Amino acid sequence: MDAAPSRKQVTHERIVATAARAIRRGGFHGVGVADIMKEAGLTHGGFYAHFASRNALLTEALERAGQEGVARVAKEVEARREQGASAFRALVEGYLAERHLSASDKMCAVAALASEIPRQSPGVREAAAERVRGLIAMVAQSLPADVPASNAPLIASQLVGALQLSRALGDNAEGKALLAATRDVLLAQFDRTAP
Amino acid sequence: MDAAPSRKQVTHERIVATAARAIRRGGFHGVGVADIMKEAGLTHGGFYAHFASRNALLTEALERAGQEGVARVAKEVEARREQGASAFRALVEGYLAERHLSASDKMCAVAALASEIPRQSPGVREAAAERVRGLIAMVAQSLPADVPASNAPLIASQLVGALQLSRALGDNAEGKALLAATRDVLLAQFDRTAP
DNA sequence: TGTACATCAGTGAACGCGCGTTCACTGATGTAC
DNA sequence: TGTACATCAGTGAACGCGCGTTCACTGATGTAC
Repeated sequence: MDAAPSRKQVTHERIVATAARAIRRGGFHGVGVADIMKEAGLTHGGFYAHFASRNALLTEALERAGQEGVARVAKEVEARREQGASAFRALVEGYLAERHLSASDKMCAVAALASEIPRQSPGVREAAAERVRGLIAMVAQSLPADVPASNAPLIASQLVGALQLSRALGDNAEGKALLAATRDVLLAQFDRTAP
Repeated sequence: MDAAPSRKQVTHERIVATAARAIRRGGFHGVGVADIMKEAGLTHGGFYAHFASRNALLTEALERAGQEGVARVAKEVEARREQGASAFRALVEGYLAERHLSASDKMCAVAALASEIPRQSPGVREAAAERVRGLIAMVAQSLPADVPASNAPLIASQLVGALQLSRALGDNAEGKALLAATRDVLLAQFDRTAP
């Protein structure tokens, strides 16, 4: 953790980072121990020197995926703010950007995994709950001044739901249309600034 | 299909109905061929006389789950309408009822499975897309007269997202609070009728 | 109506493969003197 | 600075189990005469 991470820590981090991407791409079930180790440039035998079980990795990976997703959204938001967008518009357009239809492995872990959460172990579920709270808080901070904070859970639900429904329709014209429609209506409802 | 279904058809239906519940409870990966056959009162050997593959069952099961979910929601909506609720209020309160936090195997297939859809086979994905369209249409039909139909995708997203975020938090006070908060805000936004 | 045979739905054992987990070993890194 | 030894990270083979799939067989249902 400190200035000089050991070689083992470096490897550990690489495995977790790989898994954080893998679970968003393939879901909790779509990811095998051997696959991840291979993708991290290792053999699967060493896995249990780093994690007590596959499930322990999943827990760490979800926490990591949550952090990465937040960082990524924050980056998209910032880019839009620099171009003069309001905080709220930047969040909505950043979160519901068209390219996120397919790039789920780099984006919000909640949207990528939501319906699988209730079936996971307590450790994973707690990490997921924390991520949901974080998402709602993020929305609350971005709301226009004239919108009460009580709207944050609803809007967070909408962001996650819209991304999921669009992905369910597919990375095609229909999915893109749904994404654009929800984005536009949401902005029209809460944002008075120019696009 | 006709007046006199054969014995095999009856069994087939029973397997599909069992699987339709099982996938909403355990996800696409949480359900094994042997489990379902056992739950349907059969042995797993007979499975391939009914389905070409596990995936073929999943496709049929998702279609069935979609129909059942719609029927179930419609039933809840009707009960509320009979008590004088507006169509929109009945839909929102019916869909986001507290007891749906845990009873996912009887409710909306989209909410139960959304984040797994993009990883499924084309057959399953098409069935899922049809279900998403149906959900949006259902919302559109229930909107108050003064709300434009263009709001339907947004509201459908919100319903699905709110149920998923609440379930991710868990069937506890926190999950229930999120569900209630989103429900109330959504009604306050679009429904002018008395509760 | 009854008997003989064909068809059919479902059984249960078995196969093969993938995956989580274990473990003896190896090569590299670091420490003691 | 160099050598000898201990520690440690990662390797690769193997095990055991679960699960999708196959198949020979059985008991029941239906049909022909």
